[in-house]
Amino acid sequence: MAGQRTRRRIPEATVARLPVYLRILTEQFDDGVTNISSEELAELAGVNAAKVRKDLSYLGSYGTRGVGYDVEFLVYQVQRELGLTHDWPVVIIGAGNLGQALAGYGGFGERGFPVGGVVDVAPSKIGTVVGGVRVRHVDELGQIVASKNISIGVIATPGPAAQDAADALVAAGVTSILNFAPAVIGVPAGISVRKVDLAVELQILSYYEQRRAGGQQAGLRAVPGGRGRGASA
Amino acid sequence: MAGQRTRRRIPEATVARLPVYLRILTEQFDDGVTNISSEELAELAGVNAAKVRKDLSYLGSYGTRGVGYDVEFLVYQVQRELGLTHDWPVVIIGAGNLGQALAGYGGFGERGFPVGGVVDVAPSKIGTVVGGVRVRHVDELGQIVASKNISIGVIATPGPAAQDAADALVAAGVTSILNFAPAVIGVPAGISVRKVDLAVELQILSYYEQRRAGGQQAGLRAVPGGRGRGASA
DNA sequence: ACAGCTTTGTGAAAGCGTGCACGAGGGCTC
DNA sequence: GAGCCCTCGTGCACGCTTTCACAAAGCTGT
Repeated sequence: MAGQRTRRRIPEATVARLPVYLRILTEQFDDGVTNISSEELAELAGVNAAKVRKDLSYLGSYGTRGVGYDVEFLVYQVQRELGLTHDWPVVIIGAGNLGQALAGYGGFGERGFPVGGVVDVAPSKIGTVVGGVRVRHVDELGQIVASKNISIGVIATPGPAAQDAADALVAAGVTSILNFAPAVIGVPAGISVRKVDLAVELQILSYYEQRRAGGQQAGLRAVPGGRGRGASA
Repeated sequence: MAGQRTRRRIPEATVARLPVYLRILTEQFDDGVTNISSEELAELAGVNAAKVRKDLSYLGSYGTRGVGYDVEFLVYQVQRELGLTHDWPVVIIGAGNLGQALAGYGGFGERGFPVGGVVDVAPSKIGTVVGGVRVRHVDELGQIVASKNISIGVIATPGPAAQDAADALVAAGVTSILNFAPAVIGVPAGISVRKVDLAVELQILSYYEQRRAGGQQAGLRAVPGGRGRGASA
């Protein structure tokens, strides 16, 4: 309990990479690895070693020069920084194809984000069970959020319903939203929103595909999320 | 057939926004809107108007000063630039929870990315039908890719199998990969990879949640993918 | 105890992306 | 047909991110 209060402001780009480091570190720990260098971690994460060191330096000076980082200790520090020392139950709004898939996908609960509720507007959906949770009406959202102390909402509605869903989540007291609907949503200041759009991702790939096929100049470098080389090999 | 050959190099950040503009423009067109200004488009996309103009300027000078952009024409131009003038069939590798959800999710085909095949390694999965497509063995990947002229592969395997899946896709001739598995994959240079990781997104939200709750200083600005205000209101 | 090897932590520079501000250019009105 | 108004297109400056390069620091072996 030393200087853990003086939180530096961690750059957004770094925050986005910490979960990746965390997963790799956890895997390494499970494999019995006790120590790791920035070089090794960088290799596994597909990034530059200097970037790893700078990213980790925002958490504090937890490495040992000449040696590397203690895996277990670093796992704990990253988890603490990301707020993963306790579960964050989520509520899913929209019980259609996507909502059912998300609720049924085990990955949520395993990683500390159990599905605390699923709501929909359609009477035909209410009462059905998806992912082990009974679907309830969206009017009960406020009560669900309050009783389970939920702060994260997941929008899995069709695009046109996304704004209404967002408004309902905000009204219910949710302060972070993960939006899977193909629509831009507006929220009051102070609410965090992240967006995942499958069609957008595919269209971005399409751009680079098309350019490769149609462009005279070869220049097929500069791949979006691409890594030169990753693990394996 | 004027100067459409001299392709400028479009910045990655712009490429990532073009699909968003495209969706909005298409919606507007369907609503009977024939003309739109950068200001209006920016409002709907939740971005700065200057950014919209700069983004669109990479496609060419397709606006009319004092008036705005012709919606229909712009839709066509953006589609052409993104390579969306024809369908891009995709092959999904992994027929588990996630793969089934993706194959069953109608959003793919609707937006020009029909599911051209689903493969898996597990004998129990082979032969089952998901999303209207019969699951085949991963050994048939090369044949599927070749016969349907597929260049985009979607990885929907568990994390540990992701690298094998990527290798199989590359060997089969796929040149773009959308990776849903929670793992960093390595690919040869020239292959495009994009990654969607639900857990990572939630953990990023967790960071900002936790900081809001634990931090003394209020500073609850600087939200990751957040917009100050969007549509509505 | 000291020399040498290794790896961290970080200053400084280069590269990108964003947003302002304004000139250029086209339509509309009278 | 001339002037006004509106909106695009873009030069420029700023801030964030990445990368390089190196000094600081710890471990090991003699």
